[in-house]
Amino acid sequence: MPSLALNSTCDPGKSAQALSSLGQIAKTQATLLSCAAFRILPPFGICRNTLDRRQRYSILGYEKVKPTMSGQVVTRFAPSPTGFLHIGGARTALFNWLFARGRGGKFLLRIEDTDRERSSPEATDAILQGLAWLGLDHDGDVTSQFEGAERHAQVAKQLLSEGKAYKCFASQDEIAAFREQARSEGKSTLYRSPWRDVAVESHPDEPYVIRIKAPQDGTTVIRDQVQGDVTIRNDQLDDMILLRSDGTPVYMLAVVVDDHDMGVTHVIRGDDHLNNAARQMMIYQAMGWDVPVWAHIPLIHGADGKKLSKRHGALGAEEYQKMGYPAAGMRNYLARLGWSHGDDEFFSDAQALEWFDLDGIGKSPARFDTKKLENLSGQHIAVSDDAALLQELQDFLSATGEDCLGSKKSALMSTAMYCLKERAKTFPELLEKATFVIADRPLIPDQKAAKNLDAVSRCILKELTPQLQNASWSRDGLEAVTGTFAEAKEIKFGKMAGPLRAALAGRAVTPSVFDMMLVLGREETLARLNEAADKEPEVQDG
RNA sequence: GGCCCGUUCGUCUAUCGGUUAGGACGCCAGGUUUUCAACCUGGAAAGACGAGUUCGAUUCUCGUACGGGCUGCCA
Repeated sequence: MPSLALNSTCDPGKSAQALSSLGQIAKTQATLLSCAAFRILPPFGICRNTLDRRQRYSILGYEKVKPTMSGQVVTRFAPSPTGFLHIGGARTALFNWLFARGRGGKFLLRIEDTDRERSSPEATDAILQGLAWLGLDHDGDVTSQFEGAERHAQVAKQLLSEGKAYKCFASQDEIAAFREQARSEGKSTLYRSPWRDVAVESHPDEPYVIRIKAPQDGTTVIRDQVQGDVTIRNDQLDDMILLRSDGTPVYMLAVVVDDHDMGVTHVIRGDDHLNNAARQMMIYQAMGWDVPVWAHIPLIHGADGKKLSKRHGALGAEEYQKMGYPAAGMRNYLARLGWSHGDDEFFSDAQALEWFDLDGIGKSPARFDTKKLENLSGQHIAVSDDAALLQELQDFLSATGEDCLGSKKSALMSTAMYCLKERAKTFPELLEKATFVIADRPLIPDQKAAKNLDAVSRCILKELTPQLQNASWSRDGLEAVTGTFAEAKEIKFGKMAGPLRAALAGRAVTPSVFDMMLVLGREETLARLNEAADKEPEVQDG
C-alpha cells in the first residue's frame, strides 16, 4: 500500500480513497509488469532503438520471462555518498519511489560507499536528509554497499573457480602506459590482458586483480525501457576488473550482486550508466542470474544546457527547502521534468503515484527551470491544507535557522492562512504577505507604505476609525461601513485602501484589507489604525 | 580517438505517417481590481540541417551538425 503520509495537498479522506483504489490498480499492474526479467536476447535483426514508447512498453508484457517469487516490484536508489543530494539524484530517487510505491512494491535505499576515499558519513547524512525532506521514504534499512564486500568478493571467487574470471598480474603503470600509447596512436584504449588464458601454473607470486572473461564476439543488447534496445558489440567491452589487487570489489561487481541479492526488479538510474549496463550484464550472465528491467533516464542539465554538477549550478536538495519551496511542489516539478502524462502539469502525489510509468519518460535531457518550479510551488501552497502548511512553514523556519512562530502567532497565522496561501509561491513570499500577522505594534512601515500615510491619509483614517468602532465585524459589515464612508467623502475606496494597508500591515503589498481586519479582530485593528493616524510614521529603511 | 545516447516554441512537454503541430511556465497586450499580486481574455513563439522511403513525413531510414555520456584497481 502506498504511503500517504506525504500527501499534504489532498483532503485526507479523499486521498485515502484514491489510494485504496490505487492499491488495486497497483496490484493489477504489478502482476502484469511484475518483474519482467529479460533473458539476454541476441536479436540480430533488432539492433537499433527504433521502438516507440508504446512498443517499448508492450515488449514488457510480451516477452516477460517470469515474475519474481513475490511478483512484487522492487526498485532502489543507490547514491554514492560523495556530496549532497543534487537535483538529478533527487529526481532519480523520486522516479524509483513513484514506480515502486505506485504499484505496491518496495523502494530500497543503498549507499554505494565502496570508494572509501571519497565516501563520507556527512554526505550520507545530507542525502538522507534530502530524501526525508522530499518525503521519499524507503523500505527496510539503509544498506551500505561496503558492508557487503565479503559477499561481493565471494562472487568474484566463484567466477574465478568456474573459469569465468581470471587473475591478471598486469600493474597499473603497465596499463596506464598502454593506454597512453594507444591513445596517441589513435587506437582503441581497451586493455586486453595477456593473462586471460595463462595457465595457473605459470602465475607469478605477485599481486593480481580478478577480471571477468568478457565475451569477445557477438553483441550485448540492453533492452531499456526508456532508451529502447541498445546494442553494443562485445569487442567494445574489456575484461573489467571485479576485485582490486587489495581484494576489495569494484562498484561494477557490487551493484550487480547487491541488486540481485536485494531482489531488485527494475533498475531506474541516470543514463550515464547506460554503457555500464552492458558490462553488468556480463556478470548477470556469468552467474546465471535474471537481468532486471533497465530504465536509463536522461540527465538533468542546468539552465544553460550544460551538465549539472556540483561546480556548475547544482544545489543540494536542502537548498531548495531553504529557498522555501514546499516538498509537494518540488515533487511535482521533478516528476514533470523528463516524464509526462499527457498535458497534466499540476498534480497531487496520489495522481503521480497512479500515473507514473516508465513509458512516460522522455529520452532527451531536460533543463532545470526555476520559474516553473515557482509556479507549481505556488499552486501547491494554494491547495495545501492549512494545518499542514503551517507545519511546513515552521519546518522551513527552522531549516533556515530562524525562530519558529510561537503559539499565539501560529494561531493567528492559521486563521489568516486562507487569505495568504493563494498568493504565495514560496514560504518567504508567504511570510512577506503575512507581515500583518507577524509584526507587533508599533508597526514600522516600509517606504512604500509610509507614502500612504501622509497627513491627508492619516486624516482619512482618523475619521474612519470611529465608524469601525461599532461596525458589525464581518466582511459585509466592514464593506458596508467603508463603502458608506467613501461615498460620504466622495473618494474612491481605492484611495482608502493604501492607507489602510499601511496602517494595518506597514506594507503596501498585503491581502485584502477586509481579510486583515477580520483576522486581526476589532480591538487590534482599531489600535493599529489609531496608532497610524496619530503620528507621522517612522520610516523603515529600504 | 573509439563506442553509446539525444535534438519539437526561450524552457518543460503532447503527437502511435494525414493536426491550422496541442498544453504548461515565462514573455507581451488588454480587462478586472483595493496598490502589488492574484484572476480573466488575447498574442508572439517550435519540428537542427540534408537526403531517402511514402500519395503524404515532426513521426520511419541514412548522413551531417550540435549537445551529452561512457571509455578507471571512481561510483
